[in-house]
Amino acid sequence: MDAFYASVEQASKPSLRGKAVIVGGLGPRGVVATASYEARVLGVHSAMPMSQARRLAPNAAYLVPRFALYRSISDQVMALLRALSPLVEPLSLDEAFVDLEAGGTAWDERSARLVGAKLRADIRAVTGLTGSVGLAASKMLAKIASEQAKPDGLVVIEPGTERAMLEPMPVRTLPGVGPATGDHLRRAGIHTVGEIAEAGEDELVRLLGKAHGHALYAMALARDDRPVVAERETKSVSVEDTYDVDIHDRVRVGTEVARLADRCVRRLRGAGLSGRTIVLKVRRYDFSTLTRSETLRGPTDDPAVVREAAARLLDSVDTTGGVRLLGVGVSGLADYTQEDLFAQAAGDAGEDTAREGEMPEPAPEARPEVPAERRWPAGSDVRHAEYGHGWVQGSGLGRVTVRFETPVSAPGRVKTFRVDDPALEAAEPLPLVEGVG
DNA sequence: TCTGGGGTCCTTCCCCTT
DNA sequence: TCTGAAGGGGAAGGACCC
Repeated sequence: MDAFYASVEQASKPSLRGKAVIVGGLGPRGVVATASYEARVLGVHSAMPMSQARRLAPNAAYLVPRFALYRSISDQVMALLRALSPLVEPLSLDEAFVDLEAGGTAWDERSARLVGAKLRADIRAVTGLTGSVGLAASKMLAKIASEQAKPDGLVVIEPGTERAMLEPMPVRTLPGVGPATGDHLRRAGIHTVGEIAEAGEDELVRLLGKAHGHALYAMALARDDRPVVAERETKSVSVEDTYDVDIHDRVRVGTEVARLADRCVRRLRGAGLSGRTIVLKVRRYDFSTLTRSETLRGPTDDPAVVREAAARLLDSVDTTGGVRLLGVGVSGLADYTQEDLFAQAAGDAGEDTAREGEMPEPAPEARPEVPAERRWPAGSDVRHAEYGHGWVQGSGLGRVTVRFETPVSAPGRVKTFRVDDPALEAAEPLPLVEGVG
């Protein structure tokens, strides 16, 4: 999908179509998740600090991501892909590999082109959004083709033309070559994919290590026989928070770690999983990041056990100077829980003490003093008793500004209300396309 | 200026066992 | 009995991806 989050927001908010839209964290330490193509023209791109984006595009619309909405649209697109083949490998909410041959839907260039064109039309009809298709003989090449196809296009890499096409491309084109590897190669005088092939396998292994060296050399020769894998098991579950200001108070650090442990366990249980290794992540005031981990005798999904392990790990970390991020994760996953012996003993003595300490899901609306920006996040849907459906354009200082429009209406008018106006309430997103969703 | 959140995979080091 | 090699698991960090 093209500029997925931003495109969804533009589809759901007519007044933003054709405008620079930037989706991401809006706090002082937020970064850009997705920028619309109109914003990219101004130099804004993913992973850029939000403060920098605001300097480059002061008049853009800044919105908080709405993952539940993006997931529901992603589900619609993935269903279209699964109709083409049982072998669909999602990479994220907005990207997937499909093995068309395994689905029997395409066997040569002509049939593949037809399938790709129909898929793009179907995506448009079902979601109202544009998607791009890359068709090639391997995952690596299909990925490169789809990058070239964006936005709103279809690119085929014909068998036999692969190496000639790759040769002049910069090394960063290859998946797996990021800033560090790119630098490494540049220092060795390697700038293009062709130069990777020329350097030879031994030299690459020497430069980048065994796994990376072999893999990169193969890719430079357009060799990639990795299969499309439909079902991939989750290997870890983690949650983390970056704080608007560094936390110095050691007690507060401890309570935050406990909260994160509870949130992590909630996710773990939601997925029907348990795990053996507890990981604590700490990013300090100077952005240095360290992890500490502990492996238990058996897998657990007990919040008290995870909390205690995380607290023990925190004991070994020096947090003087302050922390900007804390995280708790669980890996070594199993899809069952082996009852922890200590918890069992405690349970025999005093009726499941371990489970009792579990924190309930917090209810943010229940707290009266939540700031306006939290109560009415920018971009979220609302309903007004008199004016109907709209979305929050901004809030603060006791006021919330709403634009009244729907995915299928003309661009709407703006009105401002008091944050506690009883006629105003949060609403579910509306379907992007009439009669679908 | 100032760097998210949720993942995966790889490398290196260390310790323990065989 | 001593020594060393080999291998596995765990811990920590780094690179990369969307």
